[in-house]
Amino acid sequence: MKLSNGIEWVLHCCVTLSQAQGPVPAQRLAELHDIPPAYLAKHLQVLSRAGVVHSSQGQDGGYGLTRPPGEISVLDVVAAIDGPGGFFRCTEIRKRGPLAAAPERCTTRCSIARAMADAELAWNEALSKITIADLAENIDADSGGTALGDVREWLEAR
Amino acid sequence: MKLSNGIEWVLHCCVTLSQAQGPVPAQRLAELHDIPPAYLAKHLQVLSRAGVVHSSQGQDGGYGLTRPPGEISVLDVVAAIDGPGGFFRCTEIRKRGPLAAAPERCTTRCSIARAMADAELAWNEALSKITIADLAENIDADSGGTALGDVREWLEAR
DNA sequence: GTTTGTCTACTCGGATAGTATATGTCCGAGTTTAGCGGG
DNA sequence: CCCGCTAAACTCGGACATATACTATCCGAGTAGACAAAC
Repeated sequence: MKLSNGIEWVLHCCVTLSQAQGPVPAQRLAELHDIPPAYLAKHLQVLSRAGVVHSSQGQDGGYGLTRPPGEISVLDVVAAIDGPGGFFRCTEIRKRGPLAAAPERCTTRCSIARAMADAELAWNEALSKITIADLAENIDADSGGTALGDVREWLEAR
Repeated sequence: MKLSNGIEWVLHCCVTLSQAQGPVPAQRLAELHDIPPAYLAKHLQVLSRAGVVHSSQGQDGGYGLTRPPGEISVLDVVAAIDGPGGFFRCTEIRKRGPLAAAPERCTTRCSIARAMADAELAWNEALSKITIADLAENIDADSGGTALGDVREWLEAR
C-alpha cells in the first residue's frame, strides 16, 4: 500500500503558498518543483474542494491558502488527497461461514477492526500535530535560513 | 489508499490458528471464513515467507503459527502482507527545479519526509502493542466466551 | 507379524488472467485584465 | 480626462487515455500417509 505521490507535491506547494503574497498559478508551482503541471492541477482541485486552498480565475489568478499556515495541519492535506475512509475496511467476515456470528450479537465492532482503528487514530493524531507553518520553519532551518527567502524572491520575479 | 483485504483475512486466520492443535489447510481456513481459497492461499504464502506461519505439505499438512500467539504482533502480520517500505516515499523534489537544494546541503531528511515518518512510527507502534493472543481474547469476550470453543470444536470435527 | 516398496491423495508454491485505483494528459468554460473608442 | 465596451489572454475545472497494483484463479512440484506384497 502506497500513498499517492501527489501528497508530497501538494505539501511542498502549501509551504510555497504560505510564502506568497497573492495567488500563484498551478503552472508556476509545477515549474518551481519540476513536476507535471496538469497532474498537479488535478490534486490542487481536490485541495480546493476540501477547502484547504481557494482558487481565483482569470489573469493574475491562481491558488492561495484559505487559512493562516499555522492553522492548516498536515492531516488536513493528507486526508483531502487520500480521500474519505481510512486505510482498513472491515468486511465483517465474522458474520460469514459455518460459525457466523449472529447479527444481534455483533453489538460492538470486531476486535480486529478496533485494533486497526486505534492505529489509524495514532497516525491521524501524529499528522494533526504538525502544521504547514511548522514544515516551512523546519525547511528554512535545514537550509540555513535561506530557503524561504529564495522562494519569496522567486515568486515575486516573473 | 486502501489496505489489502487480505490483511483482514489473515488476521482472522491467525486467531483461528492460535486455537488449532495441528496444521490447518488453507482450504479449511477459507471454508471457515467463506472467502476465496486460492486467494487466501496466496496471502498465506506471503506470511510463510515472512516467518509468521510455517507450512507442512502432504496429507494432514497445512499451516501453523511459528511462535506462541502472544509473541506475534498485528504489526508482524500487516507488515508482511503490505510488503516492505512505508506508506510515504520521498522523491526528493527539493533537489529539483530552479531553486533546487544543493545535494551537500541535504545532510538531513526533508522535513516533510520526517513528519510522515513520525506518523508511520506512531502507526507501527500502535499495531506492535497488540498481539494475536489479545485479538483472540477480545473476540472471545465479545461473543460471551463461546467463540474460541466453537472454533476449536469445528477444527477437531471432520 | 514385520518390513519394504509403491502408490495415491493431499498439501503448498509459483505462474497466469481480470479488474480497480493511481498516474498522466488534454481541451473547454469562465473570469479578469488590458486596450480601445466614445463621451 | 473619464467612462464603458470589447476583446483577448490567462486561469481553473472536469472529461479522457495509460500504468501500476490489487483481486482472483489455475495447474504443477513435492510430501506424508496408506496400502499391498514379500519376507
